[in-house]
Amino acid sequence: MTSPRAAGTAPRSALTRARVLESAVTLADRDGLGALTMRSLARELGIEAMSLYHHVANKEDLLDGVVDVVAAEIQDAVGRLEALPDDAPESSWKPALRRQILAARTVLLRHPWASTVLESRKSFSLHVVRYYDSLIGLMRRGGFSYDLVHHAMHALGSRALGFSQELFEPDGATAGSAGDGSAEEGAADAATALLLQMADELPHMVEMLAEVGHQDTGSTLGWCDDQTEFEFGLDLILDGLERLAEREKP
Amino acid sequence: MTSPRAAGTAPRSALTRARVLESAVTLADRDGLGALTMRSLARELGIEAMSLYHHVANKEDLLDGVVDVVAAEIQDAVGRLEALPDDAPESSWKPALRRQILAARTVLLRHPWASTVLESRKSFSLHVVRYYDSLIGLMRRGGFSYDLVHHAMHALGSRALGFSQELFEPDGATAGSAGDGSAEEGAADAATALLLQMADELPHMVEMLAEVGHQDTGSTLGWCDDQTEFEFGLDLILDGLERLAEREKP
DNA sequence: ACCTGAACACCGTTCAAGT
DNA sequence: ACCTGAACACCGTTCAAGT
Repeated sequence: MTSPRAAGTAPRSALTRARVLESAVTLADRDGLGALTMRSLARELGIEAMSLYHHVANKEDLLDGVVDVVAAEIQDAVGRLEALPDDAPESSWKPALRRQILAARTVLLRHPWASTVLESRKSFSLHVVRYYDSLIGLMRRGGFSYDLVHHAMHALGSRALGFSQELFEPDGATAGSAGDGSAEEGAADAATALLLQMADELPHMVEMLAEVGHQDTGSTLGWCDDQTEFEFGLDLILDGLERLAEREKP
Repeated sequence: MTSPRAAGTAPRSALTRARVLESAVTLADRDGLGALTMRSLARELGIEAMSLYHHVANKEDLLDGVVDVVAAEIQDAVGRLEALPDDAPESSWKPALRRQILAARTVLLRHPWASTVLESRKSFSLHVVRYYDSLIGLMRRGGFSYDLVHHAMHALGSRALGFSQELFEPDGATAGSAGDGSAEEGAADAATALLLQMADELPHMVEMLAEVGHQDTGSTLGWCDDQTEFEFGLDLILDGLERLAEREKP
């Protein structure tokens, strides 16, 4: 009764690198990146922490693998988009690129922690590189020189993968860091209130809040629609690239 | 001989929040963000780790403060730029904005770890907000509606502060995450070599490397000039905004 | 071969105690 | 009031030992 395993059945508990990585993604989705520790992951898998090191070199390698899983999802999502017909006009690079990037974005929205991990990687996932290759391919179809393609990839930066570095994410914003650090408030409303108090010091900021913020949700900092803003920024860049590509033509 | 302190002299070792934060910045500049721990910072200051908690609520608060120090440097650098004359033409918003952002960038280049910390903050530094206010002010002088200003700030994202999220930073890149994780190589050349091996799978990527990479440093992935690429992306966005602002005019 | 338990060198932080 | 030492609950990881 040592190993209760039926003849043809694969061992239910056979730990593989793939199973470890999938479990890690599930755990991060559910409990956040901070909850993804070697010990908690082991608990999730019903094994001891040290057993993980048999399938993963160390935590860095675990995170590399986890990024690769997400990147594979991106490749998959992009692959499911309908292909451009062979006789598509040259100008179709733009909507096609846009669609691919927005498809990548839907995947990253499912894994909100992934962008942080992606940023922190020193190595790169082959799935990410393949995805980049497809973006580059689209631009080439649009007549871009490789020099322009290269600049374009840099200009897109993280937007190529579907996220942008928002530096004004006032979800749970406080202005504590400027005071003595003891103040601690969570609501965006509170942050807005604080900004409004400084109207004399931040005249333009406050006026912007008053004018733009009013429109829908009523004067709080939390009005921003991430998706809208992402697409605005993306289109700004795509429009600019289109213009540069036109200029390259003889 | 308990307290060898001269009469009018301020206690040389009087610990203040400001001194703690300055020390933290120095330490991060010298040894990197990973080396900034409560214990190492205390050692740097010649005190015990627990004494820090008298001037800083916890590590989060320390990082908030450290960001604020850097943001103050940015404000300072921007403040030293020559002001726009009152009769400057409306169009001068663009070079002025550009100059401010590039000035912010020089500060962040002095503190390479700062962007990571900036991204991770939930609270915001008042110095950052004041800096943003000056950017908004410039766009208003350029005739932007507040709606456009708002979109513009989102579109700029981290670029407003002088850095961009590069997702293809192949300084020490490896492709380890796609294999079994045991491969470990440091050089960009190695990464390039690996990509070249996959020429059939990554046709456009490899061709781009061959064509663009050749020009200066000779076919390695490390050819990218960060400053050039940052300015390319920034100008792409500024040009786009200029066009949208023109369109808003009656 | 795969998995384990104890142990090590770190973290941030609490707490009671010193001056 | 400011600072301290010991201790606690965590990390990632090494190592010798189990099967």
